[in-house]
Amino acid sequence: MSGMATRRSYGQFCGLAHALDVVGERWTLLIVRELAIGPKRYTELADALTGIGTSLLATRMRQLEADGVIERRLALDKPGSSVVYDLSEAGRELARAVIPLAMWGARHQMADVEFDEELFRAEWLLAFLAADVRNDLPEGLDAVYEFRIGASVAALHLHAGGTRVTPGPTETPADATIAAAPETVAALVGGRLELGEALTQGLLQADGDSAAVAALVGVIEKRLRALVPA
Amino acid sequence: MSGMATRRSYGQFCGLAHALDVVGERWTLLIVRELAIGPKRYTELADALTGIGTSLLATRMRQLEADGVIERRLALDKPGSSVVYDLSEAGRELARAVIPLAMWGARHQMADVEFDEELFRAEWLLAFLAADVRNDLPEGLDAVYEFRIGASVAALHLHAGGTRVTPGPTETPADATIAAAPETVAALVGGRLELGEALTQGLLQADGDSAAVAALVGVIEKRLRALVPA
DNA sequence: CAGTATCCCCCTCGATACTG
DNA sequence: CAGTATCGAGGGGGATACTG
Repeated sequence: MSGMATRRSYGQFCGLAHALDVVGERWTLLIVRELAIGPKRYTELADALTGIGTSLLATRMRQLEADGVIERRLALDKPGSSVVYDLSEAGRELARAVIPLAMWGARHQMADVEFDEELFRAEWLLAFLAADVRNDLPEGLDAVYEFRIGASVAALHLHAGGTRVTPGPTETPADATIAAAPETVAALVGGRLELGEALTQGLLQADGDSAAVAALVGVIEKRLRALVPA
Repeated sequence: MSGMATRRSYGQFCGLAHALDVVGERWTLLIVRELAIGPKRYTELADALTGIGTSLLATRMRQLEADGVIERRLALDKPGSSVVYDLSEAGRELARAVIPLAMWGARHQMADVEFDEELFRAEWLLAFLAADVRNDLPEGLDAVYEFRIGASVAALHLHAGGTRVTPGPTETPADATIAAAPETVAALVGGRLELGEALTQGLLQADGDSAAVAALVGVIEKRLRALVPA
Protein backbone atom coordinates (compact mmCIF):
# COMPACT_ATOMS: atom_id res chain seq x y z
CA MET A 1 0.00 0.00 0.00
CA SER A 2 1.70 3.11 -1.20
CA GLY A 3 0.35 6.24 -2.80
CA MET A 4 -2.11 6.51 0.04
CA ALA A 5 -0.82 9.94 0.85
CA THR A 6 -2.74 11.72 3.55
CA ARG A 7 -4.13 14.50 1.49
CA ARG A 8 -3.43 18.00 2.59
CA SER A 9 -6.63 19.91 3.22
CA TYR A 10 -7.49 23.54 3.85
CA GLY A 11 -9.98 22.39 6.45
CA GLN A 12 -12.28 25.34 6.02
CA PHE A 13 -16.01 25.26 5.86
CA CYS A 14 -16.28 27.05 2.55
CA GLY A 15 -17.46 25.74 -0.80
CA LEU A 16 -14.40 26.94 -2.67
CA ALA A 17 -11.99 25.56 -0.09
CA HIS A 18 -13.72 22.20 -0.24
CA ALA A 19 -13.68 22.16 -4.03
CA LEU A 20 -9.95 22.81 -3.88
CA ASP A 21 -9.51 20.07 -1.30
CA VAL A 22 -10.92 17.70 -3.90
CA VAL A 23 -9.56 19.04 -7.19
CA GLY A 24 -7.02 21.66 -6.18
CA GLU A 25 -3.94 19.50 -6.45
CA ARG A 26 -1.70 19.52 -9.44
CA TRP A 27 -3.02 17.69 -12.54
CA THR A 28 -6.40 16.91 -11.05
CA LEU A 29 -8.48 19.39 -13.01
CA LEU A 30 -6.67 18.54 -16.22
CA ILE A 31 -7.66 14.91 -15.71
CA VAL A 32 -11.24 16.08 -15.38
CA ARG A 33 -10.84 18.09 -18.58
CA GLU A 34 -9.61 15.05 -20.48
CA LEU A 35 -12.52 12.96 -19.28
CA ALA A 36 -14.93 15.77 -20.09
CA ILE A 37 -13.98 15.26 -23.73
CA GLY A 38 -14.86 11.61 -23.43
CA PRO A 39 -14.11 8.38 -21.52
CA LYS A 40 -10.45 7.41 -21.66
CA ARG A 41 -8.18 4.55 -20.76
CA TYR A 42 -5.23 4.82 -18.46
CA THR A 43 -2.59 5.11 -21.15
CA GLU A 44 -4.64 7.55 -23.15
CA LEU A 45 -4.73 9.79 -20.11
CA ALA A 46 -1.03 9.40 -19.54
CA ASP A 47 -0.43 10.42 -23.16
CA ALA A 48 -2.74 13.40 -23.06
CA LEU A 49 -1.20 14.72 -19.86
CA THR A 50 2.38 15.02 -20.98
CA GLY A 51 4.62 15.43 -18.01
CA ILE A 52 2.62 13.49 -15.43
CA GLY A 53 4.29 10.40 -14.04
CA THR A 54 2.50 7.08 -14.13
CA SER A 55 2.71 6.84 -10.36
CA LEU A 56 1.16 10.21 -9.73
CA LEU A 57 -1.55 9.59 -12.28
CA ALA A 58 -2.52 6.39 -10.51
CA THR A 59 -2.70 8.25 -7.20
CA ARG A 60 -4.90 10.98 -8.65
CA MET A 61 -7.26 8.47 -10.26
CA ARG A 62 -7.63 6.69 -6.94
CA GLN A 63 -8.42 9.94 -5.17
CA LEU A 64 -10.90 11.06 -7.80
CA GLU A 65 -12.69 7.74 -7.69
CA ALA A 66 -12.82 7.80 -3.90
CA ASP A 67 -14.27 11.30 -4.04
CA GLY A 68 -16.93 10.21 -6.50
CA VAL A 69 -15.76 12.40 -9.36
CA ILE A 70 -14.86 9.61 -11.75
CA GLU A 71 -15.92 6.03 -12.32
CA ARG A 72 -13.89 3.04 -13.37
CA ARG A 73 -15.51 0.49 -15.55
CA LEU A 74 -14.73 -2.16 -18.09
CA ALA A 75 -15.11 -1.16 -21.71
CA LEU A 76 -17.08 -3.96 -23.25
CA ASP A 77 -16.79 -2.55 -26.74
CA LYS A 78 -13.01 -2.52 -26.67
CA PRO A 79 -10.68 -5.50 -27.02
CA GLY A 80 -9.05 -7.16 -24.06
CA SER A 81 -9.70 -6.40 -20.43
CA SER A 82 -9.58 -2.69 -20.97
CA VAL A 83 -10.46 -0.40 -18.13
CA VAL A 84 -12.09 2.88 -18.95
CA TYR A 85 -12.45 5.98 -16.79
CA ASP A 86 -15.43 8.23 -17.09
CA LEU A 87 -16.87 11.16 -15.20
CA SER A 88 -19.58 10.45 -12.66
CA GLU A 89 -22.62 12.69 -12.51
CA ALA A 90 -20.83 14.82 -9.91
CA GLY A 91 -17.82 14.90 -12.20
CA ARG A 92 -19.93 16.13 -15.07
CA GLU A 93 -21.29 18.90 -12.88
CA LEU A 94 -17.74 19.76 -11.97
CA ALA A 95 -16.69 19.90 -15.61
CA ARG A 96 -19.48 22.37 -16.27
CA ALA A 97 -18.58 24.41 -13.20
CA VAL A 98 -15.04 24.83 -14.45
CA ILE A 99 -15.94 26.30 -17.83
CA PRO A 100 -15.98 29.93 -16.69
CA LEU A 101 -12.54 29.48 -15.21
CA ALA A 102 -11.30 28.01 -18.48
CA MET A 103 -12.79 30.94 -20.36
CA TRP A 104 -11.07 33.38 -18.07
CA GLY A 105 -7.81 31.58 -18.72
CA ALA A 106 -8.33 31.46 -22.47
CA ARG A 107 -9.03 35.18 -22.56
CA HIS A 108 -5.79 36.02 -20.83
CA GLN A 109 -3.67 33.33 -22.41
CA MET A 110 -4.44 34.39 -25.95
CA ALA A 111 -3.70 37.95 -25.05
CA ASP A 112 -0.40 37.20 -23.34
CA VAL A 113 1.20 34.05 -24.66
CA GLU A 114 2.63 33.12 -28.02
CA PHE A 115 0.81 30.26 -29.65
CA ASP A 116 2.89 27.09 -29.75
CA GLU A 117 1.52 24.45 -32.04
CA GLU A 118 3.26 21.64 -30.21
CA LEU A 119 1.28 22.36 -27.08
CA PHE A 120 -2.12 22.56 -28.65
CA ARG A 121 -4.77 19.93 -29.27
CA ALA A 122 -7.84 20.65 -31.32
CA GLU A 123 -10.05 18.69 -28.91
CA TRP A 124 -9.39 21.22 -26.17
CA LEU A 125 -10.83 23.91 -28.37
CA LEU A 126 -13.80 21.75 -29.28
CA ALA A 127 -14.51 20.81 -25.69
CA PHE A 128 -14.82 24.50 -25.10
CA LEU A 129 -17.09 24.94 -28.11
CA ALA A 130 -19.25 21.99 -27.14
CA ALA A 131 -19.70 23.06 -23.56
CA ASP A 132 -23.13 24.29 -22.65
CA VAL A 133 -24.35 24.61 -26.23
CA ARG A 134 -26.50 21.58 -25.56
CA ASN A 135 -29.43 23.74 -24.53
CA ASP A 136 -29.60 26.05 -27.49
CA LEU A 137 -28.73 24.05 -30.54
CA PRO A 138 -30.77 24.75 -33.67
CA GLU A 139 -33.75 22.41 -34.02
CA GLY A 140 -33.06 19.19 -35.80
CA LEU A 141 -29.35 19.84 -36.09
CA ASP A 142 -27.36 16.68 -36.66
CA ALA A 143 -23.93 17.16 -38.13
CA VAL A 144 -20.31 16.14 -37.73
CA TYR A 145 -17.55 18.70 -38.15
CA GLU A 146 -13.90 17.93 -38.63
CA PHE A 147 -11.49 20.57 -37.42
CA ARG A 148 -7.91 20.90 -38.61
CA ILE A 149 -6.02 23.41 -36.52
CA GLY A 150 -2.43 23.29 -37.59
CA ALA A 151 -1.33 19.68 -37.22
CA SER A 152 -4.06 18.75 -34.78
CA VAL A 153 -7.32 17.18 -35.90
CA ALA A 154 -10.51 16.55 -33.95
CA ALA A 155 -14.21 16.27 -34.61
CA LEU A 156 -17.27 17.89 -33.12
CA HIS A 157 -20.52 15.96 -33.26
CA LEU A 158 -23.58 18.13 -32.83
CA HIS A 159 -26.99 16.57 -32.57
CA ALA A 160 -30.17 17.46 -30.78
CA GLY A 161 -29.56 14.94 -28.04
CA GLY A 162 -26.22 16.40 -27.11
CA THR A 163 -22.69 17.03 -28.26
CA ARG A 164 -19.60 14.88 -28.50
CA VAL A 165 -15.94 15.50 -29.18
CA THR A 166 -13.58 12.95 -30.65
CA PRO A 167 -9.84 13.38 -31.09
CA GLY A 168 -8.33 12.62 -34.46
CA PRO A 169 -9.93 12.43 -37.91
CA THR A 170 -13.51 11.24 -38.32
CA GLU A 171 -14.09 7.67 -39.40
CA THR A 172 -17.00 8.47 -41.69
CA PRO A 173 -16.82 11.60 -43.85
CA ALA A 174 -17.78 14.74 -41.96
CA ASP A 175 -20.62 17.04 -43.02
CA ALA A 176 -18.22 19.92 -42.99
CA THR A 177 -14.52 20.50 -42.55
CA ILE A 178 -13.06 23.53 -40.82
CA ALA A 179 -9.42 24.44 -41.23
CA ALA A 180 -7.44 27.27 -39.75
CA ALA A 181 -3.93 28.16 -38.70
CA PRO A 182 -3.24 28.24 -34.98
CA GLU A 183 -2.54 31.96 -35.24
CA THR A 184 -6.02 32.53 -36.58
CA VAL A 185 -7.57 30.69 -33.67
CA ALA A 186 -5.44 32.65 -31.24
CA ALA A 187 -6.51 35.92 -32.85
CA LEU A 188 -10.17 34.93 -32.74
CA VAL A 189 -10.15 33.88 -29.12
CA GLY A 190 -7.97 36.82 -28.17
CA GLY A 191 -10.50 39.18 -29.69
CA ARG A 192 -8.09 40.60 -32.25
CA LEU A 193 -10.00 39.18 -35.20
CA GLU A 194 -13.69 39.00 -36.06
CA LEU A 195 -15.15 35.68 -37.17
CA GLY A 196 -16.72 37.26 -40.27
CA GLU A 197 -13.40 38.76 -41.23
CA ALA A 198 -11.61 35.44 -40.81
CA LEU A 199 -14.14 33.79 -43.11
CA THR A 200 -14.10 36.39 -45.86
CA GLN A 201 -10.32 36.54 -45.83
CA GLY A 202 -10.10 32.78 -46.06
CA LEU A 203 -8.14 32.50 -42.83
CA LEU A 204 -10.82 30.18 -41.56
CA GLN A 205 -11.97 27.76 -44.25
CA ALA A 206 -15.28 26.01 -43.87
CA ASP A 207 -16.19 23.49 -46.56
CA GLY A 208 -19.12 21.13 -46.85
CA ASP A 209 -22.86 21.28 -46.34
CA SER A 210 -23.74 24.94 -46.25
CA ALA A 211 -26.59 24.57 -43.75
CA ALA A 212 -24.28 22.72 -41.38
CA VAL A 213 -21.64 25.39 -41.79
CA ALA A 214 -24.12 28.14 -41.08
CA ALA A 215 -25.30 26.41 -37.91
CA LEU A 216 -21.75 25.99 -36.70
CA VAL A 217 -20.90 29.62 -37.37
CA GLY A 218 -23.79 30.56 -35.12
CA VAL A 219 -22.50 28.35 -32.34
CA ILE A 220 -18.96 29.67 -32.63
CA GLU A 221 -20.13 33.26 -32.64
CA LYS A 222 -22.09 32.66 -29.45
CA ARG A 223 -19.07 31.21 -27.71
CA LEU A 224 -16.77 33.98 -28.82
CA ARG A 225 -19.19 36.56 -27.50
CA ALA A 226 -19.23 34.72 -24.20
CA LEU A 227 -15.50 35.31 -23.93
CA VAL A 228 -16.07 39.00 -23.45
CA PRO A 229 -17.05 39.47 -19.82
CA ALA A 230 -20.17 41.40 -18.89
CA MET B 1 16.33 37.99 -3.63
CA SER B 2 14.49 34.91 -2.58
CA GLY B 3 10.99 33.67 -3.24
CA MET B 4 11.57 34.21 -6.93
CA ALA B 5 10.76 30.61 -7.62
CA THR B 6 10.54 29.70 -11.27
CA ARG B 7 6.94 28.79 -11.44
CA ARG B 8 6.03 25.37 -12.65
CA SER B 9 3.74 25.48 -15.63
CA TYR B 10 1.67 22.94 -17.52
CA GLY B 11 2.76 24.62 -20.72
CA GLN B 12 -0.34 23.70 -22.65
CA PHE B 13 -2.25 25.92 -24.96
CA CYS B 14 -5.57 25.51 -23.23
CA GLY B 15 -7.60 28.02 -21.28
CA LEU B 16 -7.98 25.81 -18.26
CA ALA B 17 -4.31 24.90 -18.17
CA HIS B 18 -3.36 28.54 -18.36
CA ALA B 19 -5.81 29.50 -15.62
CA LEU B 20 -4.22 26.83 -13.46
CA ASP B 21 -0.76 28.09 -14.31
CA VAL B 22 -1.83 31.40 -12.82
CA VAL B 23 -4.07 30.41 -9.91
CA GLY B 24 -3.64 26.66 -9.60
CA GLU B 25 -1.06 26.65 -6.87
CA ARG B 26 -1.92 26.14 -3.27
CA TRP B 27 -3.60 29.09 -1.48
CA THR B 28 -3.84 31.26 -4.58
CA LEU B 29 -7.58 30.97 -5.16
CA LEU B 30 -8.29 31.41 -1.47
CA ILE B 31 -6.38 34.69 -1.57
CA VAL B 32 -8.62 35.74 -4.44
CA ARG B 33 -11.64 34.72 -2.39
CA GLU B 34 -10.54 36.87 0.53
CA LEU B 35 -10.00 39.87 -1.70
CA ALA B 36 -13.34 39.27 -3.39
CA ILE B 37 -14.92 40.02 -0.03
CA GLY B 38 -13.08 43.30 0.10
CA PRO B 39 -9.60 44.91 0.05
CA LYS B 40 -7.32 43.60 2.76
CA ARG B 41 -3.95 44.29 4.30
CA TYR B 42 -1.16 41.79 4.51
CA THR B 43 -1.77 40.72 8.08
CA GLU B 44 -5.51 40.52 7.56
CA LEU B 45 -4.86 38.07 4.76
CA ALA B 46 -2.44 36.08 6.88
CA ASP B 47 -5.08 35.87 9.62
CA ALA B 48 -7.88 34.85 7.28
CA LEU B 49 -5.78 32.13 5.66
CA THR B 50 -4.91 30.14 8.73
CA GLY B 51 -2.09 27.79 7.96
CA ILE B 52 -0.32 29.76 5.24
CA GLY B 53 3.24 30.78 6.02
CA THR B 54 4.13 34.43 5.81
CA SER B 55 6.84 33.64 3.33
CA LEU B 56 4.56 31.80 0.99
CA LEU B 57 1.93 34.50 1.25
CA ALA B 58 4.46 37.10 0.19
CA THR B 59 5.45 34.96 -2.78
CA ARG B 60 1.85 34.46 -3.84
CA MET B 61 1.06 38.16 -3.59
CA ARG B 62 4.08 38.96 -5.75
CA GLN B 63 2.98 36.44 -8.37
CA LEU B 64 -0.62 37.60 -8.37
CA GLU B 65 0.45 41.21 -8.79
CA ALA B 66 2.84 40.30 -11.61
CA ASP B 67 0.02 38.41 -13.31
CA GLY B 68 -2.29 41.38 -13.02
CA VAL B 69 -4.82 39.71 -10.76
CA ILE B 70 -4.33 41.97 -7.75
CA GLU B 71 -3.16 45.50 -7.14
CA ARG B 72 -1.11 46.92 -4.30
CA ARG B 73 -1.81 50.38 -3.13
CA LEU B 74 -1.53 52.60 -0.10
CA ALA B 75 -4.66 52.93 1.96
CA LEU B 76 -5.00 56.64 2.54
CA ASP B 77 -7.95 56.24 4.85
CA LYS B 78 -6.08 54.00 7.26
CA PRO B 79 -3.44 54.99 9.80
CA GLY B 80 0.25 54.53 9.20
CA SER B 81 1.88 53.45 5.99
CA SER B 82 -0.59 50.69 5.45
CA VAL B 83 -0.50 48.76 2.23
CA VAL B 84 -3.74 47.38 0.91
CA TYR B 85 -4.31 44.66 -1.65
CA ASP B 86 -7.29 44.69 -3.96
CA LEU B 87 -8.47 42.76 -6.98
CA SER B 88 -7.78 44.23 -10.40
CA GLU B 89 -10.46 44.15 -13.06
CA ALA B 90 -9.07 40.82 -14.28
CA GLY B 91 -9.12 39.62 -10.70
CA ARG B 92 -12.75 40.56 -10.32
CA GLU B 93 -13.56 38.62 -13.49
CA LEU B 94 -11.68 35.68 -12.01
CA ALA B 95 -13.62 35.89 -8.77
CA ARG B 96 -16.85 35.71 -10.75
CA ALA B 97 -15.55 32.83 -12.86
CA VAL B 98 -14.85 30.78 -9.76
CA ILE B 99 -18.36 31.00 -8.29
CA PRO B 100 -19.69 27.87 -10.04
CA LEU B 101 -16.75 25.89 -8.72
CA ALA B 102 -17.44 27.16 -5.22
CA MET B 103 -21.07 26.19 -5.58
CA TRP B 104 -20.10 22.72 -6.70
CA GLY B 105 -17.89 22.44 -3.64
CA ALA B 106 -20.55 23.77 -1.29
CA ARG B 107 -23.07 21.28 -2.61
CA HIS B 108 -20.81 18.34 -1.92
CA GLN B 109 -19.26 19.63 1.26
CA MET B 110 -22.58 20.13 2.99
CA ALA B 111 -23.66 16.69 1.92
CA ASP B 112 -20.49 14.96 3.08
CA VAL B 113 -18.78 16.85 5.86
CA GLU B 114 -19.75 17.59 9.42
CA PHE B 115 -20.10 21.29 10.10
CA ASP B 116 -17.33 22.60 12.32
CA GLU B 117 -18.01 26.04 13.71
CA GLU B 118 -14.35 26.80 14.25
CA LEU B 119 -13.67 26.55 10.55
CA PHE B 120 -16.50 28.73 9.40
CA ARG B 121 -16.70 32.46 8.72
CA ALA B 122 -19.97 34.17 7.99
CA GLU B 123 -18.37 36.37 5.34
CA TRP B 124 -17.68 33.31 3.18
CA LEU B 125 -21.37 32.60 3.12
CA LEU B 126 -22.19 36.22 2.35
CA ALA B 127 -19.64 36.47 -0.43
CA PHE B 128 -21.53 33.59 -1.96
CA LEU B 129 -24.87 35.32 -1.44
CA ALA B 130 -23.61 38.61 -2.81
CA ALA B 131 -22.06 37.15 -5.93
CA ASP B 132 -23.87 37.91 -9.13
CA VAL B 133 -27.01 39.26 -7.46
CA ARG B 134 -25.89 42.69 -8.60
CA ASN B 135 -27.87 42.43 -11.81
CA ASP B 136 -31.22 41.45 -10.41
CA LEU B 137 -31.65 43.26 -7.16
CA PRO B 138 -35.12 44.66 -6.46
CA GLU B 139 -35.49 48.30 -7.56
CA GLY B 140 -34.48 50.87 -5.01
CA LEU B 141 -33.21 48.29 -2.54
CA ASP B 142 -30.81 49.78 -0.04
CA ALA B 143 -30.37 47.82 3.15
CA VAL B 144 -27.74 46.44 5.51
CA TYR B 145 -28.13 42.97 6.97
CA GLU B 146 -26.21 41.61 9.90
CA PHE B 147 -25.74 37.85 9.95
CA ARG B 148 -24.95 35.85 13.05
CA ILE B 149 -24.08 32.27 12.20
CA GLY B 150 -22.97 30.60 15.36
CA ALA B 151 -20.12 32.69 16.73
CA SER B 152 -19.33 34.37 13.42
CA VAL B 153 -20.76 37.75 12.47
CA ALA B 154 -20.68 39.57 9.14
CA ALA B 155 -22.77 42.07 7.26
CA LEU B 156 -24.21 42.19 3.78
CA HIS B 157 -24.80 45.59 2.23
CA LEU B 158 -27.26 45.54 -0.64
CA HIS B 159 -27.88 48.64 -2.66
CA ALA B 160 -28.79 49.31 -6.25
CA GLY B 161 -25.23 50.25 -7.18
CA GLY B 162 -23.81 46.96 -5.98
CA THR B 163 -23.20 44.74 -3.01
CA ARG B 164 -20.62 44.71 -0.26
CA VAL B 165 -19.61 42.29 2.46
CA THR B 166 -17.96 43.31 5.70
CA PRO B 167 -16.65 40.95 8.36
CA GLY B 168 -17.70 41.53 11.95
CA PRO B 169 -20.66 43.45 13.39
CA THR B 170 -21.99 46.52 11.61
CA GLU B 171 -20.96 49.93 12.92
CA THR B 172 -24.34 51.52 12.44
CA PRO B 173 -27.47 49.51 13.29
CA ALA B 174 -28.49 47.15 10.52
CA ASP B 175 -31.87 47.24 8.82
CA ALA B 176 -32.33 43.61 9.64
CA THR B 177 -30.57 40.91 11.60
CA ILE B 178 -30.45 37.28 10.57
CA ALA B 179 -29.45 34.60 13.02
CA ALA B 180 -29.11 30.87 12.57
CA ALA B 181 -27.21 27.91 13.90
CA PRO B 182 -24.47 26.51 11.68
CA GLU B 183 -26.42 23.28 11.40
CA THR B 184 -29.35 25.18 9.92
CA VAL B 185 -27.14 26.77 7.31
CA ALA B 186 -25.61 23.42 6.48
CA ALA B 187 -29.06 21.86 6.11
CA LEU B 188 -30.22 24.71 3.86
CA VAL B 189 -27.21 24.60 1.58
CA GLY B 190 -27.20 20.83 1.58
CA GLY B 191 -30.80 20.82 0.40
CA ARG B 192 -32.11 18.94 3.44
CA LEU B 193 -34.17 21.90 4.65
CA GLU B 194 -36.46 24.37 2.87
CA LEU B 195 -36.00 28.07 3.53
CA GLY B 196 -39.70 28.53 4.31
CA GLU B 197 -39.58 25.70 6.78
CA ALA B 198 -36.52 27.15 8.50
CA LEU B 199 -38.33 30.47 8.89
CA THR B 200 -41.61 29.10 10.21
CA GLN B 201 -39.84 26.81 12.63
CA GLY B 202 -37.72 29.68 13.90
CA LEU B 203 -34.47 27.96 12.95
CA LEU B 204 -33.63 30.99 10.87
CA GLN B 205 -34.58 34.21 12.66
CA ALA B 206 -34.96 37.39 10.64
CA ASP B 207 -35.74 40.55 12.61
CA GLY B 208 -36.03 44.14 11.49
CA ASP B 209 -37.61 46.03 8.62
CA SER B 210 -40.08 43.65 7.04
CA ALA B 211 -39.61 44.94 3.50
CA ALA B 212 -35.86 44.49 3.79
CA VAL B 213 -36.35 40.99 5.16
CA ALA B 214 -38.70 40.08 2.33
CA ALA B 215 -36.18 41.31 -0.26
CA LEU B 216 -33.41 39.29 1.33
CA VAL B 217 -35.49 36.15 1.44
CA GLY B 218 -35.99 36.51 -2.29
CA VAL B 219 -32.26 36.78 -2.87
CA ILE B 220 -31.46 33.81 -0.67
CA GLU B 221 -34.08 31.67 -2.35
CA LYS B 222 -32.61 32.45 -5.74
CA ARG B 223 -29.15 31.45 -4.60
CA LEU B 224 -30.34 28.23 -3.01
CA ARG B 225 -32.12 27.27 -6.21
CA ALA B 226 -28.91 27.91 -8.10
CA LEU B 227 -27.25 25.23 -6.00
CA VAL B 228 -29.31 22.57 -7.68
CA PRO B 229 -27.67 21.83 -11.02
CA ALA B 230 -29.69 21.89 -14.21
C1' DC C 1 -2.67 -2.74 -21.42
C1' DA C 2 -3.01 -1.10 -16.67
C1' DG C 3 -0.98 -0.28 -13.52
C1' DT C 4 2.57 -1.08 -8.88
C1' DA C 5 7.12 -0.45 -6.84
C1' DT C 6 11.42 1.97 -6.05
C1' DC C 7 15.03 5.34 -6.11
C1' DC C 8 16.49 10.00 -6.14
C1' DC C 9 16.41 14.82 -6.47
C1' DC C 10 14.44 18.99 -5.93
C1' DC C 11 10.97 22.12 -5.10
C1' DT C 12 7.24 23.51 -2.18
C1' DC C 13 5.30 24.17 1.91
C1' DG C 14 4.98 25.31 6.77
C1' DA C 15 7.03 27.13 10.97
C1' DT C 16 9.79 30.14 13.30
C1' DA C 17 12.90 33.83 13.95
C1' DC C 18 14.01 38.24 12.76
C1' DT C 19 13.95 43.28 10.82
C1' DG C 20 12.84 48.22 9.14
C1' DC D 1 2.63 46.37 10.16
C1' DA D 2 4.75 44.24 6.27
C1' DG D 3 7.32 41.64 5.16
C1' DT D 4 12.59 38.81 4.69
C1' DA D 5 15.71 34.87 6.11
C1' DT D 6 16.25 30.33 7.18
C1' DC D 7 15.52 25.50 7.73
C1' DG D 8 13.42 20.91 8.11
C1' DA D 9 9.91 17.60 6.25
C1' DG D 10 7.64 15.81 2.70
C1' DG D 11 5.26 15.78 -1.64
C1' DG D 12 5.97 16.02 -6.80
C1' DG D 13 8.32 14.41 -10.83
C1' DG D 14 11.40 11.66 -13.92
C1' DA D 15 13.25 7.35 -14.86
C1' DT D 16 13.03 2.73 -14.84
C1' DA D 17 11.93 -1.96 -13.61
C1' DC D 18 8.45 -5.16 -12.93
C1' DT D 19 3.73 -7.74 -12.89
C1' DG D 20 -0.89 -9.86 -14.20
